[in-house]
Amino acid sequence: MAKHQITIIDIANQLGISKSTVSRALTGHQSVHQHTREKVLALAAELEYEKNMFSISLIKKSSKTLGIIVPEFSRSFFPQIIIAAQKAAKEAGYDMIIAQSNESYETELANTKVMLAHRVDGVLISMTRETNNYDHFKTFHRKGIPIVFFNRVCEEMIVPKVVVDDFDGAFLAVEHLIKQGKKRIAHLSGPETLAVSKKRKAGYIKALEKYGLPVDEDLIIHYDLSISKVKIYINYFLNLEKRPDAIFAINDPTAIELIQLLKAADVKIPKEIAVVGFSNDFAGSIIEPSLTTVEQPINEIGETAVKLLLDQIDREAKDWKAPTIMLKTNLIIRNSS
Amino acid sequence: MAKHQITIIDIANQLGISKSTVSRALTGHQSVHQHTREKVLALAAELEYEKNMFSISLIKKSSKTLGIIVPEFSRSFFPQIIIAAQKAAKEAGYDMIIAQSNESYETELANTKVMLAHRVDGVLISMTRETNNYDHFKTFHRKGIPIVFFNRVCEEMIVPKVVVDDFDGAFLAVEHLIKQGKKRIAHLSGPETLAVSKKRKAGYIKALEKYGLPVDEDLIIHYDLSISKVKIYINYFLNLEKRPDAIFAINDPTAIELIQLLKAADVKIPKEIAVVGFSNDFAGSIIEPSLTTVEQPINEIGETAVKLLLDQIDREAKDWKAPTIMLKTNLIIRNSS
DNA sequence: CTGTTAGCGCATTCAT
DNA sequence: ATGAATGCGCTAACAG
Repeated sequence: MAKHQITIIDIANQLGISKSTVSRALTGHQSVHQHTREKVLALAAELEYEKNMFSISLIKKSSKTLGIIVPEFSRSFFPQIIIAAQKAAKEAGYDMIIAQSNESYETELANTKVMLAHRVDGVLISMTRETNNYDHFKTFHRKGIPIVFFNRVCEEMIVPKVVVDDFDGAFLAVEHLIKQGKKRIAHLSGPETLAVSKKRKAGYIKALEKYGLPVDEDLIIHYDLSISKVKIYINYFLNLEKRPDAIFAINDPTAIELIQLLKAADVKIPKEIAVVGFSNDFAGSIIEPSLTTVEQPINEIGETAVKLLLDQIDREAKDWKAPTIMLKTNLIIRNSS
Repeated sequence: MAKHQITIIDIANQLGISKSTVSRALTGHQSVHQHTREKVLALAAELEYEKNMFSISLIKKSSKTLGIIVPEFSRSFFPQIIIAAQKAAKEAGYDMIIAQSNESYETELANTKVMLAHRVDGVLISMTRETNNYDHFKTFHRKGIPIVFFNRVCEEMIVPKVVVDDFDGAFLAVEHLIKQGKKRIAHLSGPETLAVSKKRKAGYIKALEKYGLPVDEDLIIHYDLSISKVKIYINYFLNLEKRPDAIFAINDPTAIELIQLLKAADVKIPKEIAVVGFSNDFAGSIIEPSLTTVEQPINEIGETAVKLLLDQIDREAKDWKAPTIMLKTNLIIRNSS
């Protein structure tokens, strides 16, 4: 249905001047008579003129928009990161296109197409838990579109990344459990393909070793992060001959599910089994007992990622840098430990 | 930095044919020799050609993208609606630009500019709690860009809307409290400007009246939905000469905050004071006691809103329809009542 | 300071 | 079945 949209030609005609002058007045060019400029601006406002970014993007070969692809955004901290990133982008004059992959590789693939079609100037990416083929990301690289990974990063690609110190965060969490007197600390980890899984697991092991506790492979479980499967593993833990006395979960959704299942099984938290999560989701402060967790600097992640992306966009292809920024975490001790 | 992006001219040159033919082959035109088409498609794939939607949008005067503006999306059901809407849009061949207003009128205003600049073919809108000037929405109308309101709708504009039956949902919630034997049911409502506030309050009053309970203005509080202020009102309720024995909250975030504050004040829920919310947020199932609430058909809201929007886009401006679709709610009884 | 011209990438009309 | 020419709305290089 869409009506005729006002163009600079409409303004030029009504004012009896050329469209070039209108264009210059609108873009704030120097060489335009004050009087002319005012008339143009006034009429543009009156007609509710809005520039057509398609033609501008076509000329400039830059859309002044960034893309962000997150694995999901209904229950996690990703919305917060998006908000922070969007704010930072806007301050630099960029809009942002948001896409969520629903933890599906296929959807992630489709999302990269959307970014390509919209000719974004750069993309922020956090992978799905399924992703282990990276061709679609490399396409960006081949086309000279900078990307920055955050949180769920692709280890094998040499591009800028923003992560939190997963190793250290996990270490502190487990050290805390040990200092609470826990001796058999289990770890419910994520897919071995995800870097965060490896890093957090390494921190977990390091803490055990530092305090002379045995690393018992029976107490380390990897799962695909489908919350509904947590039940399987909690049953496994509870049926072990020697039950664990604490569980360090890969993330808060997992930890929250653990707490609910332990309560349902009448296991006392933290007395019989303590629980610690990772990421400080809102629900962790709500649940009872409240969840001890490792807090990530959400806003800083979003801001830093955008900053790295803009750096790449402004830089010549020759002198690309691929720094990995590691942000500090912070242990929040609550009642589950 | 962006490299040269592949265009149909690159393909045409490499194949020694005209760009028109390439264009036709790519768009699946009839009149292209099978042999030619195959060669074009093969080379396009090899070069990772991606069509430039800017030039297409420029010609077609349609961006094949929809916009969605939500008041916030970190702790509510809006992310779910967005996901549902995005899915429905995609099935119809539309991409979607997401914007969140952070409950700020100013940001909402800026978001409408973004939509205008991106020349979206239509916009889904849920207003901020602050919005009481609607000029920015009317701009869409003036430009012939269809809009559909959902959840937080603008009552004074005659456009399609998708809402839930707030009146009925509130009525059922309060009726439930009454049947639990509650006699002094308070209502912590939202801003009087929001339609949902009015509707839910009306349902609340209707239920009281139906069961012959007095409507006590002292027990009805309007607040601006800033969660931090809930504390003020709970203190007010607790210090009343005759305390309420139940509170019906305008939404789940409010109800969840209420539960936490009541627990902190050592008030027994639901025995001394029962609590009921509205919207069935995830945290309501986590908190203890779990929250009785009114569930909204989230996916259906998103899908219906997109459907109404596409209807308007396909229709001639002459025969616009402005239906208000009212979806049914469902009372979920848990332990807080 | 302002008008004219060209061209961004593509779909489309008109030729052939 | 294919090529050439035109134009979407705008900016920028070139004239004046």
